[in-house]
Amino acid sequence: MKDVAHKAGVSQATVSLVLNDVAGSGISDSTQIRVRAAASSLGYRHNALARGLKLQRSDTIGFLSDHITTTPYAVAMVRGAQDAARAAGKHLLILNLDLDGTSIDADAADLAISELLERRVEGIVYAAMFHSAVQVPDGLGEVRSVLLDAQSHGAELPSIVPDEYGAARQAVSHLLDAGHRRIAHLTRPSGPIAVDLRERAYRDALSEAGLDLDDQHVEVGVDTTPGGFDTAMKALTRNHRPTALFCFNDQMAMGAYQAADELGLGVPDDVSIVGFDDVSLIAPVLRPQLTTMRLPHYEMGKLAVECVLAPEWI
Amino acid sequence: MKDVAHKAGVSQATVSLVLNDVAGSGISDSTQIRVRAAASSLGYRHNALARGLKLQRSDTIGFLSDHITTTPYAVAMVRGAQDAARAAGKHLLILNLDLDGTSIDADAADLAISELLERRVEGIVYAAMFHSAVQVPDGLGEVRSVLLDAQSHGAELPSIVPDEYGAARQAVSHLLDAGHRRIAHLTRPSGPIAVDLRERAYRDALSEAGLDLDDQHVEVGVDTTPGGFDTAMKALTRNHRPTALFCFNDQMAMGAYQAADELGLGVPDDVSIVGFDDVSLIAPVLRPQLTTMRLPHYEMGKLAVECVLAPEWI
DNA sequence: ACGATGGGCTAATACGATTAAGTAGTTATG
DNA sequence: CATAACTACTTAATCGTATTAGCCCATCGT
Repeated sequence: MKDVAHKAGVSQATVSLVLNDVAGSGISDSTQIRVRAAASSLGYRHNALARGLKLQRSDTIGFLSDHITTTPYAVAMVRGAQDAARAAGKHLLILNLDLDGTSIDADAADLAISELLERRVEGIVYAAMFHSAVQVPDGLGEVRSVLLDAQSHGAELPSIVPDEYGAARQAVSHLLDAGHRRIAHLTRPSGPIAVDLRERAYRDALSEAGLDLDDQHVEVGVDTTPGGFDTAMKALTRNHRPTALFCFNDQMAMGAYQAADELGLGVPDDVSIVGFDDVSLIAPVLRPQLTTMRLPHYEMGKLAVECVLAPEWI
Repeated sequence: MKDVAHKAGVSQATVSLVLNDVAGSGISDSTQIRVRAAASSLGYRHNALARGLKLQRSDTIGFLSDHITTTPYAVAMVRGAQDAARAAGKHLLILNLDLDGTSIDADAADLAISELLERRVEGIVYAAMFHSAVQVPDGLGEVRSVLLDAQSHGAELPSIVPDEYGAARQAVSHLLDAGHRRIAHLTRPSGPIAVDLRERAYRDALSEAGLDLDDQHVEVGVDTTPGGFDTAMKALTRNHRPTALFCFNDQMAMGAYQAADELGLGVPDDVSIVGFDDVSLIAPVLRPQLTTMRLPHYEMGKLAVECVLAPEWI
């Protein structure tokens, strides 16, 4: 800026006023033109570090995620967050906690948060795999923070979560409306809270429909395609074979398709299958197309950042 | 730092020397302890903005990607880049160019690069979908930059690309070694340079094996699962049905599985199928498991950052 | 003719750190 | 005993910017 000022024959202050379009600073048009010409001929660029130091504002938001990044829908959350940040003229500094696949310890989280705070991020979005109890690292208290797809223990932090229960009920209702009376649930062991919420929704929907729960089966396995295959095999070879399978996710649903095929059962003629998550590589391309529940991950990511940036913060 | 200094009864400079562990600064142990105690009791954190300004160093690397982010392997590249950055004590500032799905124009790229340069990134990794001609934005010349999965026109910038040709030859050789003599190639229209490279590798491999190319067919379609289904149907219903299909990617290969199933053909008894990209949601979970070529995207991302940070830059 | 007004610009300062150079006070050296 | 050398600090300059108070000069009103 000093160089630009020198070249344009004005003071550095004037350059600042011109290049920032400061309203009411009364710089004449001719000077403005001279300054801008000098700036562009010298290839001047603002220095965000200096500006940030002076203005006490980094225009940056931290986005911290645990191993959620490996899941197919994490990308959607990040994109939502990025879009919201950009709309507000901010940038996202994304940190993953499971960088080389090692498990996450509290220290890693604290360290990552420290790094974000040192960069004076204006807020932190902490996207954690939605387990029942999230231990909220201390550092988050030092800056506006929201939890994404997670909930803090005592609700100390605002958190954005999908309506797992509602979505699951909708899925099961869909099957009930289609006339199914024996619906199995293929799921995985507890851990992510979604597991319990979806199973509860399944049970509630069935019992509200007046069905005898003893006749309905929950098969627990691994939440992958091969896991779905195995659990579907188990479910479909029971007496009183279910006519519909409600799967924990699309991967399991894909395995269920394979199991049905193996058993010579047609989908949806012999067995209906409903998935979860709307994984784009799976749901729309299975034959026949898989019915699935999409959770609004993009919107959640967006909302998280909007919440962090909301003017009426707490 | 001033506050810490005051509390510890020393000068601000001393605080800096202590907290940065400056070698040979000869601060007594007792003073060090006093300073650290004061710092932690006040909850002091370094200010990366101020430090960056003073040191002319942002410890940040820009990662710019065009719509590549939506592809399944982009995540791997980002993770590789992030791991390499972290290993060097740097952070990654990730910017996507197709934020809301709108197409990318040169302006968007220039703008994004400007933003990175204003933040004084120490280098830029430009990950572009590998089309034949990448127009390298001017701004990249102002800082260490490398292209990832892309090549500049006149090789003005270092670029990291996978060995598409070699990988494809390996895939086809695999089929030839297994005894196949009629191998079809399911691919997509030109655009990404990988399309042409893989097709050339396919032709070269076949002709070097002494096969008459007239008997071999390239089916062009859409590079998705349904697209793979359609093109596989075409290929598998020709006279002289091919005994093997070499697919442009795993999505198409999945479609080919479906087509084979529809036609009552067994995989791999009646037709062998080879995919590309090793998409984790597809390749390992198809039944039977899909043979596929993994390109080293993680390693490429890592290498890109290491290259940007290499001490012996150009 | 002269104070008032206001347009157009500058000087000075602060943001929070790093670091070269300097300064007491103490100990070693010739 | 004077000087050199070392220890343990401090002073002050600097990084690039934003911003406020103030300055100079031309014009205006009376």
